[in-house]
Amino acid sequence: MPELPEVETVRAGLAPILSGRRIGKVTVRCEQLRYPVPTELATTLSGARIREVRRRAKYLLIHTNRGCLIVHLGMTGTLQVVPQRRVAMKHDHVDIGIGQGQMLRFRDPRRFGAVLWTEDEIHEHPLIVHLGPEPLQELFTGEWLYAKSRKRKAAVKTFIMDSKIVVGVGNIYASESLWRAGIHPKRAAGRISRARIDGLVAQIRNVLADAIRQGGTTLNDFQGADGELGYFAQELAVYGREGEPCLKCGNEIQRAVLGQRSTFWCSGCQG
DNA sequence: ATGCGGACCTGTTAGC
DNA sequence: TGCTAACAGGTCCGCA
Repeated sequence: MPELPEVETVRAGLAPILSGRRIGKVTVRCEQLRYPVPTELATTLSGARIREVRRRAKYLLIHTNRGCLIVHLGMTGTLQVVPQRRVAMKHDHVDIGIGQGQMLRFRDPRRFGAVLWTEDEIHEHPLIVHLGPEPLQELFTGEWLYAKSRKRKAAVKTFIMDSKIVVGVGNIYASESLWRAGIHPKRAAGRISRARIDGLVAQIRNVLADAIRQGGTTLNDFQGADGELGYFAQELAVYGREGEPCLKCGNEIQRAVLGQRSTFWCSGCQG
């Protein structure tokens, strides 16, 4: 589920619930995630007080008075507030009691996600320290993307999915933003004009902001049983539309595999 | 430094 | 209906 907009929606939904809660019983059923869940997590976390829930790239950062819980949803992860008594299903890997008869439950069938812990400054964490700018913040500018792209031969779609360049542009929104900007996904990043790079930055921003707005409405009951409900309801212009007409020019949407990922574009308006 | 392919996992869907 | 193959929203690592 998680591209950046959904991670942000999850963060926004969890923040008001979790803030100020004291962590109770912690159960780790499966520690074999993307990285091993720290063995001492249950002991360390239990009794801590949650301060705030933040996000960096697609990492959810649950700050407490003892350190920071880092959660990544990978491809199939969910993080939901559920009743403490709810029976654990297959793939419910970590439960974190939060009082008031509730717990925070991490579920991830494919186990590409991660649950980690740090007591150091979060921005110095090895998974975070080398990340590029947030796409919705001011550091992500045409100037930055243009400078980074010069002399790069990589396809622009691969380039904008590189987390050292900009974070949070996943496979769906990479295709979508390039369609909005009218740029062919296979175009060498270094050969795109400054004006078009500016346009691309604007469209990456727009598509993510639009999706967050939609996620906010379609996922606002994500704490309930149907946490995944509605994600696909949003309008995607090219992703998953191979062979269908372009919404702008009517030409056929194309599909190819680029960097091992499905890539979609319009044969008419993306050069 | 850059760019590419492989790796990590399981579930769902398409096709024979 | 049943088996198999292809595919899935992420991202780190190692090699050329």
